Amino acid sequence: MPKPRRIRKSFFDRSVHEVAPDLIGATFLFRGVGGIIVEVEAYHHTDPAAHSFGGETQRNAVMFGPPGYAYVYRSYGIHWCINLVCEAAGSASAVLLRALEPTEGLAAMHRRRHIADTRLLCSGPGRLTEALGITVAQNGLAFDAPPFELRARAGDADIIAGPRIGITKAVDLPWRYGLKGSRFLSKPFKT
DNA sequence: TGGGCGATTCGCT
DNA sequence: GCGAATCGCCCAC
Repeated sequence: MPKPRRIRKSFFDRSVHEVAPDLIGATFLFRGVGGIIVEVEAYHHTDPAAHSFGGETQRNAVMFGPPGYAYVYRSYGIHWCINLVCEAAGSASAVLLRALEPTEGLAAMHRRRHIADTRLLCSGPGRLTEALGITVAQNGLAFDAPPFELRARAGDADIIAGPRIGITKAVDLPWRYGLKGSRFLSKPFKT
């Protein structure tokens, strides 16, 4: 098993369609709490479902900045969702973190989520941010430095793709990526 | 296993 | 004012 190495900013210097599947199996921690990324979605600036599609606004400004930073937004007035900005400054593309397999800081996550079932701790974008304690306060922070920690996948991973979830535009694009067979996906992939 | 619904805030038209 | 990159809970099958 190769030694996992830290992900640096240059990792995000590529198309979301390369970065997104490469993040599956990587380890994502916030203040030492988190786990293995098992599900993400790619959003591209030419994509009607992307927040950046309609141009830069105050809310999505981080998406238009350099890659390797966190774009956090409020979803449905209730949840926080976290994205990793990709490609180059101005390209306004990002990867949405949708699910983790919890491995670090289980007690803290259970406390924040008030549930006993570990499988449901981080299996969804809103659940994940609640378990880790991520809010808009982290909007614009870099991923290659504390309080974040990102470690690359150590070996190979069996990755599957499918349509994204919870959107109404460009619903057929297969830009959702997941770790095949994981129990921690927000929803199963159709085979 | 899957669909319907209410909660609740904010950006944008 | 509208609708959203969601969740949890209920119900039917």
